[in-house]
Amino acid sequence: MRYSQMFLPTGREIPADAEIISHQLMIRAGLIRKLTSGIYSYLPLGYRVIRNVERIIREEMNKAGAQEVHLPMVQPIELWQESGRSEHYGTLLLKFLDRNKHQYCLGPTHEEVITDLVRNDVKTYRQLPLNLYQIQTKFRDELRPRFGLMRCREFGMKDAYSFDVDEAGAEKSYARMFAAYKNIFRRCGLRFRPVEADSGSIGGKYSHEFLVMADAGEDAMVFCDKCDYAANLEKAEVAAPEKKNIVGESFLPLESVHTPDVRTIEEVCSFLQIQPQQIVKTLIFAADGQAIAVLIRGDQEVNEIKVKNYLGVSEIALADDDMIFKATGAPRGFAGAVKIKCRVLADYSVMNMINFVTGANQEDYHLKNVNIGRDCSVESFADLRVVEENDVCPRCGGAIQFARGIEVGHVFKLGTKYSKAMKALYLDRDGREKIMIMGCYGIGIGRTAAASVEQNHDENGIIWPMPLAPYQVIITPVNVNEQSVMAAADNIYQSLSALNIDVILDDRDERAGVKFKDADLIGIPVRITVGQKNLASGNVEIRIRKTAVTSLCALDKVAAEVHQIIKEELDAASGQD
RNA sequence: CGGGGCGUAGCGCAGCCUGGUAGCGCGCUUGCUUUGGGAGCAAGAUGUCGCAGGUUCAAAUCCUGCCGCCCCGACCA
Repeated sequence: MRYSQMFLPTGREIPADAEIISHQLMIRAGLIRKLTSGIYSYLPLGYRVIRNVERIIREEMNKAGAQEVHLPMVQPIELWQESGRSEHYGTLLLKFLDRNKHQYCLGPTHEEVITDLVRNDVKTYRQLPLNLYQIQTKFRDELRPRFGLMRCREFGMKDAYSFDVDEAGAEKSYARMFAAYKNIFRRCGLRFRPVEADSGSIGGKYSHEFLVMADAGEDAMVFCDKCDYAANLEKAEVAAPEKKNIVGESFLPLESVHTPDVRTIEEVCSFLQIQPQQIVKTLIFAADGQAIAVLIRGDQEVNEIKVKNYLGVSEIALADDDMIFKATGAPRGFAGAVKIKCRVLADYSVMNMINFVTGANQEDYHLKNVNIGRDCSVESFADLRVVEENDVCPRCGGAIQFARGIEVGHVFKLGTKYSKAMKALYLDRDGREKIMIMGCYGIGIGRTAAASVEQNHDENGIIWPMPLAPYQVIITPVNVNEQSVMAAADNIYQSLSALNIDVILDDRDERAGVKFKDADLIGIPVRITVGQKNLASGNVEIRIRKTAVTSLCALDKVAAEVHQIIKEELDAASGQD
């Protein structure tokens, strides 16, 4: 393609509303433009990158035995009522009426549609297993879209759904997708890590997220130095401590102290001259509307997701003042387990504590020397807190590290959540009706491209890994008015095109510096500079964007040389699992 | 939804406090010079100052309401 013909608006200025580097560069490099909050247009260069991601996904999905379908984006609300997610998905669902006042929604995901499709046409174990996928535009009315393609409302997604006759089959499908995902992201040139994750509102038994390592990522992860344990921060386990034998003699007498207007951990510490580790924090949660107290050591944080999963409830949030008062008889800031009027759970961090401080369930009073067993009781001890720096790996006891990542893929083992609710049944070998076992597997397309930019850039712009590059080569004739230069550039252009290489010929009548800057900004992996001086000795210059290494190459060898460079880059990225 | 910020030329911004001819840089157009890392000079074009009311002789500027966008939080595959 001739640059002068391309719709490729590049910009020097950093757009004011772009916070992270990938967002800034994708706009500056003319890949995307925002239409409105969380909704973007892909320009020609951006769309070529998207199509490259999609191509890699298609190849690996097909190789893994999945078949491509294309499901509707507009879905009748009844399907969502049937699965029970119409309520639960809440405001993320964009609902609207047609002319007959029939309610529809824009598909934020397609479990319902695919389950409906399969239940109608799959009747016997002979038709299973089945894995169907699509690449579709999804719409989720995000509370807060942000960071360009990172969190959009409208976004491209590959979603796959597997249907199996039994657990063993479902495991196999899951493992196959897991392996395919590793291949996909490796081929995209990303540094990533699969981590254990919470399955959230989609439900299911367990799941893994594929996180691309990047400081701008919205997810925090924990991983072990020694073994391959890695988990999303919200999922990361804390090993249960050993239960110490506490003898009653060490208990000091319970004491009530006047603590006027002393509420927070810091205030209690400075007022009583103690450390947070001597306090037991009592948080009151509303779990599906019921008050639940959670005890935790004063210096640590409750992980609400762990509490939610432990209780098996669908909604959890910190209680409001009203509920706190009903449970404790006191305003916020003075809760404690002694004589509290609700269920009490405790994090492991509290298990071996004695003579601790808590709120007194009475305004302006705290209790000293509280002891579980003597003064209050706990329904059970469990892992309910957020993992922290000093913790060790729950699997092997090794040291753990923290990192941030961008969630580009998520695989879920759904079990029968949807197949049961929507009656996706089949007849087994013995003629008995059984429920299909499902899995679902998503990849954010635009987010994958953005993650790549986040990982591969420098101060001059994007550095596309070869497999995602919108064009693999850019030819830069230094002076288009010099006939010999243009003729040579044209010649190389023809040779490379003949080898099926995607190449831009920068035929603009611009100064060399401008063209170099644009080539760097848009991140084309290989640049061939054609200048008068080198041409005089029959040479052109090959420059590698990533390394900035520049070498001279004879005119008649340049096509073969560049072809080889591209092949090596692609091969290096495509090691399979 | 709570808190904060912003809305002026395609992009980045000043002007607003203290009302009185709408500006700067980049980009764009034309010409001349220049030509290996975002050139120089000259001449140009481009605005419902987010929208709607109000105050005033006069509103980008003051007041009220609304809309949009961004950030933090809450929430979320």
